[in-house]
Amino acid sequence: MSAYWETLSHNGVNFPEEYVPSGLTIKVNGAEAQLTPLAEEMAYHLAKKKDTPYIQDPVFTSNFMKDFSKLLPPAYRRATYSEVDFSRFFNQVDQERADKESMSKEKKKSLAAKRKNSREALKARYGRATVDGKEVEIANWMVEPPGLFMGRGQHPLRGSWKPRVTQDDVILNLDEKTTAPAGKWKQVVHDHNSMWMAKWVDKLTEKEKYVWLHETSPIQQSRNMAKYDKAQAVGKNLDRIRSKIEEGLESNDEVAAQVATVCYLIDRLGMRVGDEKDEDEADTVGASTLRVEHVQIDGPTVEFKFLGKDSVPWLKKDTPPPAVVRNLKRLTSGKSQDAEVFHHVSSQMVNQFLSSIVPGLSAKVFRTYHATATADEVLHSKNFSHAEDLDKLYHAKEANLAAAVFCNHQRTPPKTWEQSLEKKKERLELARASGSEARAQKLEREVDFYVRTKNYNLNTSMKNYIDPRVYKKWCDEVGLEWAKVYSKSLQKKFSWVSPEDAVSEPGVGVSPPASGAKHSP
DNA sequence: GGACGGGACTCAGAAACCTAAAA
DNA sequence: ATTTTAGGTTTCTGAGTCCCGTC
Repeated sequence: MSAYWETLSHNGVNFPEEYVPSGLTIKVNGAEAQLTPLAEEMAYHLAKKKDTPYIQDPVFTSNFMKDFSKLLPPAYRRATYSEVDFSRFFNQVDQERADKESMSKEKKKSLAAKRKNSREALKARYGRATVDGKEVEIANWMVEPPGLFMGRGQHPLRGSWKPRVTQDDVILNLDEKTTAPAGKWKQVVHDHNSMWMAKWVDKLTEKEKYVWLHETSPIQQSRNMAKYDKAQAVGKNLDRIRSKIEEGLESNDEVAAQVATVCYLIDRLGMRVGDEKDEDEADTVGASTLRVEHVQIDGPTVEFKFLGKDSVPWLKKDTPPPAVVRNLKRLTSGKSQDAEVFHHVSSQMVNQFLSSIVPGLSAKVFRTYHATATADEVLHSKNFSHAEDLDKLYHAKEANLAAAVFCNHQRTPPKTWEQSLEKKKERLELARASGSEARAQKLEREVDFYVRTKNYNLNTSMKNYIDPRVYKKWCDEVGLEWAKVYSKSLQKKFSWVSPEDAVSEPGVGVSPPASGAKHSP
């Protein structure tokens, strides 16, 4: 392990405001109950969710009650959610929303400006660090406020109270010469081998939470570039990697055969590797943790259906080589539905196998490589030198969509999606009726794309998977400003690609990173 | 000297926010 | 021209991956 930095100083982290109690009460089975300030804070957070589906979820509300009822007067500590009347809190939230709604435009504006100002002031203090003598931004300089735990999917802890983080929970990382900001911190360390500015342990989930530097910092910039360089190495070695996997598929060594089969799924279907998960987390799987119930073999075709990361549904059909089908058949037959298909395989073994083929290769690199390659292929599938910007832009989005589909980056469509589609269709009909052919064609494409992206989230692949150099090169080739393809913050994130195009911000460096990711030890 | 678990890092969609297009 | 709405962008923090130190 070598050092990320030689000198590091910052002003610690910003803590959220204390909750100001208003004295609101609840009724339990019709009887008045006073609330402690903390209980009131919890009830208020619950009320904030009053119009969401979360509050309809019995696990959510019963988890909430578990933490909330502990703070009630002894007589009420066994109260269930349905026995408690939160209507005063619900009304309060409604009132606040109505007040906000009825506010004059000027008032709204001035309030927004005020918020922005105070945020800027806090950012000036907490949002920057000095790393090796250079000022850089900090990403998440505000400590997470207390609230209800909003786990994804069927997380067993959803609705539980996530307690407030206080200064003595937080460990700071600073260089030896910097004096820590005033107050009592849990600890101050000088860990040159770590990138984090501060961390604490979440009291509910017991997971570590970190404060990181912004993506524009030289450290992050060089790591980001290194990630895509590593993905390119997959491409260069793909034939060799695949022949090693094919070799493994036929192996008489059971462990080797299972590892190879998992690698097939990772390579060809873009599955994540799937680490083991705890009991108190949502039940999701990846390639190595697939269960029999997730695999359906029908002759030469195999269907994979399961919940992946963030409980996003996965559904892919494949016609794999016979060796894969054979292995899958052997590993699923005679097992119960909830048994692991690859009972001998752990993610470490997969990564060990992969890095034995190409040093540094791990499972997740396949997703980066294939997403990038997919986008690249779509981009160059058509000649755009003489097209209009809008056509180029759509083509860029097509490439993005193809990568998102490969990665299975889904979203829940907005509530207004259907209604919005109708409007688009109306506009299209109108254009057709009025005989404006060009406009009709544009709208047609808009409708088509709108439908095809209904369940897909394009941002994630753009931000994390597609090598920005691919878009940069294509934009240069067809004569399109890459600022039309990337949002401001992504331009900043990817400023390592072409510093001259970068959106600059006073006081924040956008110079290219030094070639080595880390300092020498 | 392998395996294992904690810790550090990257990736993820929902929600909040903001701005540009539509009415 | 002004207000409303839509949709793109940013923020937030939860959920993964994987490495490294330890036993």
